[in-house]
Amino acid sequence: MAQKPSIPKGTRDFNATEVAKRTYIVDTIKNKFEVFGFQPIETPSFENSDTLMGKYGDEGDRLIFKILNSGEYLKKISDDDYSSKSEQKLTPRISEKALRYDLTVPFARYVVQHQNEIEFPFKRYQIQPVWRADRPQKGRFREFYQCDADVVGSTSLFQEIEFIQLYDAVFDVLNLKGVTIKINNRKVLSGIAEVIGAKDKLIDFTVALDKLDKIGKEMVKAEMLSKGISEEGVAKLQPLFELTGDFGDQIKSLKAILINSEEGLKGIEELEFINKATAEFKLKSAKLELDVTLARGLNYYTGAIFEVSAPEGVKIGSIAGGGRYDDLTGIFGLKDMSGIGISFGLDRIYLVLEELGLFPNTITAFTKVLFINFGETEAMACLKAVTKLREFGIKAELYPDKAKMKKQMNYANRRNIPFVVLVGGEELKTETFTLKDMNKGSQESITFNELLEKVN
RNA sequence: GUGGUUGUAGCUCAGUUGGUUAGAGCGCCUGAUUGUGGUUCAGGAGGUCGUCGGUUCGAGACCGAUCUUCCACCCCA
Repeated sequence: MAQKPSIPKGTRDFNATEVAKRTYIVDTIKNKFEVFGFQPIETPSFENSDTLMGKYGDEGDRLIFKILNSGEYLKKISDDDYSSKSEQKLTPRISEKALRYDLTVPFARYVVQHQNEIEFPFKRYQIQPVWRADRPQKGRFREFYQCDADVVGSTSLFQEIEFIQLYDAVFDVLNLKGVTIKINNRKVLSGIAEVIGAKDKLIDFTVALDKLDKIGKEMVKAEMLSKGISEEGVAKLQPLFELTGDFGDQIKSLKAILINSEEGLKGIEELEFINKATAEFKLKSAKLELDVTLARGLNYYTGAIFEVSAPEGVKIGSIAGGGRYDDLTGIFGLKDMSGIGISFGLDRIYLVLEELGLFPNTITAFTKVLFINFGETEAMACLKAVTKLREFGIKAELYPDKAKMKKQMNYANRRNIPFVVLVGGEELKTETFTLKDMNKGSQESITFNELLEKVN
């Protein structure tokens, strides 16, 4: 035990079954991305630190894995810096590279760097691991995959509508019914903050509001007050806590609250348009829901904000997210380039499908037929048949050693191989194959063509 | 980063106020059955009790540190 090797906290090994299941999800997402017209790109797993640092807020900077410089990096440090014991001073001197924290910022960097080779609007998708020095919990890892699709260079609201359809299409194919696509709009939040006289406290205001369903309205109010939002302001929020009804009803109430905020009304208008269009196209199995408390990723979202939550009863935060960011590339010097993107959380979708038993059995079916090894002559004949079966794309293998029958049968049984073929002296003579169906326990003597048909 | 929690055989877990040689079920290996697995029966192997250090005549049990697990906060896929 003690000497056994291990892997770092928050990382995982994947066995064959797990890989098959993950591939199934990724392939589904990838297929839909391509059907919707997105093109794949990949970026390095690590970037220059200054590309990443400062893009995710202080909290984000803390969670970025830094890579130590190579060589005699300590010798270059002044004694002052060295003895300061200040991470802020020291870190940039000993680490100039960092593991990517998400796929959006590297994508923004990519767009700016390759702006002259790209046709806009540029639709790209990217499926790669990201790393966060977070403390792991269920569904939270330090290495995990994001599956992102983004469009830059178009402000059209049709993108929002298409992304809603894309979410719906992916979860429909995965047979994950009843997911809720929550939508909100930064402009609405900003408008509300304006109305209650807390425009400068937008982030504090939204972070508190975001916790509404978790800690209740009294706690939310208390948190807002503690962040310096006035009593009158908080009082004005009362109708917000009592929003009821469907999308349209909530829009009506919000309009009343936001009557004096130009920005807020703009946000409402956008939400109305998206809702109307989505209703017209009809979603296959997802529900679109307005959620004014939704406030994730506010560091860069400027318009629509999306979050997809698992069907009711599955306790695992969000399984996908996204939103519009009007000026993401601005930080890298390319102005007026609006973008919108969504991200699927592969690892969380996996946990949800697992919990609901939604993985098809077929995806974990590996070897279809195993040939028992009776010795060199028999094995040679078997290998010939195996080779032919493989030419037909059938997953077939020969047990490599002349082991005891029991051992070979056991091997097939444990690996869930559905068919076993026995070729001994008798079969060699008559050029037949004894095919055993491991599920039924029955067996029959057949020709190669019959074998091919049975196991195909 | 803050607070809490977990770690004993491959797996799931017992193990009394600190006391000889640490247990069970399942799994695994061998045989009954040398051309038949998943059922049955008989036998067998496997643990420096997460790691390091401390207290004690004596530690799986107590203390400290560290790693790991899970949870809450923060934040988030």
